[in-house]
Amino acid sequence: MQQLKAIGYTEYEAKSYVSLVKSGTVTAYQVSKNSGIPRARIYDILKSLIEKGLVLKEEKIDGTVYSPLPVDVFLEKAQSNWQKNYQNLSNKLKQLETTEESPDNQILILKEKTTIISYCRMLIRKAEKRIIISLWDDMYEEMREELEEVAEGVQIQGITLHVDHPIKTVDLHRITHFTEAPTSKRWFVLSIDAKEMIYGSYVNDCELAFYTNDQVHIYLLEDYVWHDVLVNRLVKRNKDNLEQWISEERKKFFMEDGFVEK
Amino acid sequence: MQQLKAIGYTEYEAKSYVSLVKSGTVTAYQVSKNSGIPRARIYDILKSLIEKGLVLKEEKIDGTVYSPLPVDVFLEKAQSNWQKNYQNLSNKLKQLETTEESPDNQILILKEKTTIISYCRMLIRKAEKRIIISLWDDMYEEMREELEEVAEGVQIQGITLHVDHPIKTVDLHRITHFTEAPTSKRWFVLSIDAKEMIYGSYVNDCELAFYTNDQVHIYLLEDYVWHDVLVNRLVKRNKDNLEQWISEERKKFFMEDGFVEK
DNA sequence: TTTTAGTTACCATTTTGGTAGTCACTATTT
DNA sequence: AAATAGTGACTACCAAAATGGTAACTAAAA
Repeated sequence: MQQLKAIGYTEYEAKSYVSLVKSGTVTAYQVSKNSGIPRARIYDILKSLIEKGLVLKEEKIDGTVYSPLPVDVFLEKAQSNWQKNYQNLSNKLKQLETTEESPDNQILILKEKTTIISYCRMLIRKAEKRIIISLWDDMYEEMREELEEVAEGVQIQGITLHVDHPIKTVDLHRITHFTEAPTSKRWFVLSIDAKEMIYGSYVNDCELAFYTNDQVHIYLLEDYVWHDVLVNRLVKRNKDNLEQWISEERKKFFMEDGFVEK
Repeated sequence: MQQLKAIGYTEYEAKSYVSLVKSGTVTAYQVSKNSGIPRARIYDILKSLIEKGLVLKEEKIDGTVYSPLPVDVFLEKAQSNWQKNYQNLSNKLKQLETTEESPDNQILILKEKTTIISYCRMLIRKAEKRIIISLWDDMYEEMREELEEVAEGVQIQGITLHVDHPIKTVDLHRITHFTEAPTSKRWFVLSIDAKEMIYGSYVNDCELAFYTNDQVHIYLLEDYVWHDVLVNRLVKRNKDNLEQWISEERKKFFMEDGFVEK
């Protein structure tokens, strides 16, 4: 039971509790049998679980039996523990944090899927004017909520792949042999107000991304997304007098004029 | 930083991250100095934090510097991790739980403060008719929310000590030399529909309590609370023809007649 | 020459998972 | 009736892994 280990219990403790939840009130011997924990260890493990309040002991005339803390009680306990701990942590860390101005031209390496996603979500919430994205479906779903939340006050431009109902203002990538190849490398780009940006390889792969506030990087990658959008629109359009049309489209995309803040 | 250890980081990891949050972007050497972690260990620790996405590495021409993941991003990450894990756990455990009828005449031993409190909260939420309590202030505060929530549909009787604004239907214990003595032993009682009950020594002490569904225990302890209430009311009243008055009061307290369910 | 920066190679302790073997009592098979 | 298998309870270890902690060495910069 991986989830129980994640909240601080050992493998044996997790197995014991789960076994007890399955079986109800039984003897220690039975717990050992059901859970596969060596008989010799079951008593000290149950003891530690009793100390932690996860298991209830009942001494009867004909021996001792153990019951699991009811699941709903356990969940309530776990939740309120977490809440307290989180509140504490939050307060302390926020007090400590020195709000130094982050220097320009930074490129930070982000690792670990949940870190990358959390960072993206924070940035989206911070956006004030324009967000440019290039996202595949699973990544989009991870930040759908945040995007839809800010969509009213912020222009969201860009392209999505395989996403079912993205924000109306973004383009949908046409299906090509390239986008369908399972081996093709997937990248994503998320640019916030042309000031900050996260881009990287795709979450399911090696879980690596970069944060930057460097203007050159931002320009290049925004343009990269723009070209992707452009080609896509061209294919759809397929007409003449492309040149002027492209420049108009580009202006509209980047909102280089006529954009009025709400 | 105890809170960080509680969510799975080691002491060194916690110290490193906290130090980085305090100092902002610095070299590994500085982290070691600020946090008190031996220089010889700081590199592998930062490495592990980078893998976990808590620390960002930046390699510059004149050396490598490390930044903490911004506190708000970290908190969002921690929260969403917890949420996922909790959801999983909740589903799995609820599926496993066999809803065997708990036998009568149980007396279970509850240990650990948060376990006791969580159990009390669950019982209060389950109450349908009548709750009888005998609670000191700190314990009352732990379950104030739950009590006030069910107060409309459920009769709440009993006595509280030192509680500021308890439910109107409960009595306030008079201040005596006994209630004020810091050494006096504190007990609490919580009886739900005269079917289930938790009673025990007080949370700040040895953190031991008992759950029972045994009718005898419940009768005895409910009566014990009743006597406490009664004596209290007597002192306030201090009149004659007490006998009849007591029996009337008792009836009202236990709602032995005339109680209509809502 | 002290401070900063980076690295290798250990070691001790604690936690955790896992084994062996003992004792007593009960139920069942031979 | 004796032998056997299963249940229930407990002591004493042991090995591996994780974690905290030390010594010492290099090399540049201040």
